[in-house]
Amino acid sequence: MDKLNCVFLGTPEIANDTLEALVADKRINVSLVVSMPDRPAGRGKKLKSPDVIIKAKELGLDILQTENINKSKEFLEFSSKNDIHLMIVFAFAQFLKEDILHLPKLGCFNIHTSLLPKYRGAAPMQHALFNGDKETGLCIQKMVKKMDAGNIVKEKKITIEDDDNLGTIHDKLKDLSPVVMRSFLEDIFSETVSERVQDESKVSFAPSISKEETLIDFEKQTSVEIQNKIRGLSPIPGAYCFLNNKRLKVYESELSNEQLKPFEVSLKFNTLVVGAKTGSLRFKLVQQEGKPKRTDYELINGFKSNNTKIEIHSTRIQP
RNA sequence: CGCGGGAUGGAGCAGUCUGGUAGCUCGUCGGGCUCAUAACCCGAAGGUCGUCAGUUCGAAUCUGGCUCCCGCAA
Repeated sequence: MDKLNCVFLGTPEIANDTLEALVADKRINVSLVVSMPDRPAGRGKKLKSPDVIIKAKELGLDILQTENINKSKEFLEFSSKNDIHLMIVFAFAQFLKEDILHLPKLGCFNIHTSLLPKYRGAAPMQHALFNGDKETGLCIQKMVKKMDAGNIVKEKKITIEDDDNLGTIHDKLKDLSPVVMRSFLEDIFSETVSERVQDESKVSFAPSISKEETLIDFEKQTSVEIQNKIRGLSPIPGAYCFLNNKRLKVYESELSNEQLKPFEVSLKFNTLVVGAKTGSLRFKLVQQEGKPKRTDYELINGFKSNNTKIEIHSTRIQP
């Protein structure tokens, strides 16, 4: 039996397990892995490969790194010389033009980290947490020109617990992705793929997060909104505010009963509690510029030493 | 060579500019108190100040190299 030729497109680490699941399937030949080019990253601006490329090299797969697959001569050459039966796209960060979507005989399928039609776009996990949702999940959709609007061929829900954050949801969906992928492959090989049209009246969008959106605004946001923002941004990139004019990232928080005005700080019980538009919340795990992450308790101990007052703001105060 | 912060008893920090007895808030241990909300009082143990070299009568502190941690930016 001939193997199914499959092209995989993805960039960050979350896609790795799905790629491995495809490679592990004996009926499939992953003929090419496409990803973004190496980029300068981290301190010292050293060039870093996308995680998927690192994984693909480990697995001994052919790779292609391009800024824009639609204009890539290498990909054009590849697709003219090779039969592509299936394309799997997971967190690729590039749009595919229609001629590419029509290339594979079975279609292009995208793994999306929300329950479509909810949260189409680049940051679905973050927005589910921002909105305090109780569940999210993973979808495989048959890609069409319109972003994330294709028919759903596979769906799996997970519940969001109160103590879940972006990191834990990311991990749960990462673990789930190869399971869903294998299930979808069985459908393909048994020719039982069923498509469900997305309900356009329930569409919502999850655009990528801007820098400004990671700022905590104690005047405009309630304690619940801030709590959800912190959850949706932890551990990367982290929601932030300013403590004594230095950036303070907040990775874990919990709602408090204390009655405080916006920005007002309470240090009872060696906890750091800050007032919001309504309500207040405790910052449990924080990080100052140049410092490792630590608990509010440890942060406060240091301030007792140099006898400085703790002030929280949403902007840097110009001297 | 992108910009910047940091390494000091078990934890978090001050002290470094202006070199001269190792300090603060905790934790731990021992004793007291028995309800104090930045949870009480007294006492004790615990540190070759990241590392290597240099300057000096004398270095946590000044100079240079190295290692590790982190924020920005991308």
